[in-house]
Amino acid sequence: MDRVSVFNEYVRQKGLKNTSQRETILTVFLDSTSHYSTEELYLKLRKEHPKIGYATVHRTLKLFAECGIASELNFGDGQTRFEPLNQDQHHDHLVCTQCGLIIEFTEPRIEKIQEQVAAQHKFKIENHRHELYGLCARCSKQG
Amino acid sequence: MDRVSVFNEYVRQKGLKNTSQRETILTVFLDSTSHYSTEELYLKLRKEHPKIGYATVHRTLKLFAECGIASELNFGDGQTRFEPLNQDQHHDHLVCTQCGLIIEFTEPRIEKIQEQVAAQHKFKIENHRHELYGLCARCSKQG
DNA sequence: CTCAATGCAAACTATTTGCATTCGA
DNA sequence: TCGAATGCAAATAGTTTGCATTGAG
Repeated sequence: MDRVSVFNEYVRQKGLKNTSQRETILTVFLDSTSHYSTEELYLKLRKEHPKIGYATVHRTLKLFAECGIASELNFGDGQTRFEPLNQDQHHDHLVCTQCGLIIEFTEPRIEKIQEQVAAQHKFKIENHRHELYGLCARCSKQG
Repeated sequence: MDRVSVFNEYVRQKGLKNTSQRETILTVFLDSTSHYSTEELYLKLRKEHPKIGYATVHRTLKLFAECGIASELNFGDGQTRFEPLNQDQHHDHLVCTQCGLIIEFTEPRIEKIQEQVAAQHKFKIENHRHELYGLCARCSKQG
């Protein structure tokens, strides 16, 4: 089931409503590889859809996270970011501390070891966050 | 070189000053296994040392992070936390999303794989963050 | 003495909320 | 029609800063 369907299903089950704003936000949000903060997405949306307010964008992103099609990220720059989430495939991040470049990676080996660690502590993992901070190729050349 | 020395050395080299407040904060901060937010540490300090202000605690924690004896954490509860840092030994966290329990773990195997991932992307890692969120033993029993 | 540090209060930033109005089902 | 959603503005929460005063070197 794709993310649009997951969202629609969630809305239906909870008795919520599917407004044009939500549709617009969902489309733009999913159709990007960015890691938007509320503000960034709001500014981007505003160009084409001046009627969408900041609070709506914010509440909608929260809703996406709630229904599982987005995850909240915090890279330490003081802004919460959101990214579209695939149920089946988790990824983590390399973050360039100089230019802000974000590279995604997946590492099944790490995921597996994580499970072992959790098991040792009788911990039941719901989700995780794994970020490597440093200099990207370009920045470390210039540095 | 222990963390107190690292701090003193940093202060000396930068021409800063070693005040009694900083000494107090450093002592209490290092002598704990907690992951303090500015507010928590401030409240704790205030009991014994009513003269220390919030801003001083905050600036001092930032200073600790700056000189490398503390690291900033963000577990998504909206508060920045600080923990004493050992140069030689890095650890990561299991965070219980229900009761807030924090367990530390180290996994050399993961560290090694991380290095490989970074190398693949010509990334130079400065530091990283790795957190597993879920239910601790106690909470998953009750849940 | 000099300049960094402190403590207070005020400013800022990101996020969240109250409420009158709009709009989907 | 009814209640959820919106948009605005105002409130919150956490963090940071300006400034007069204090105090370390």
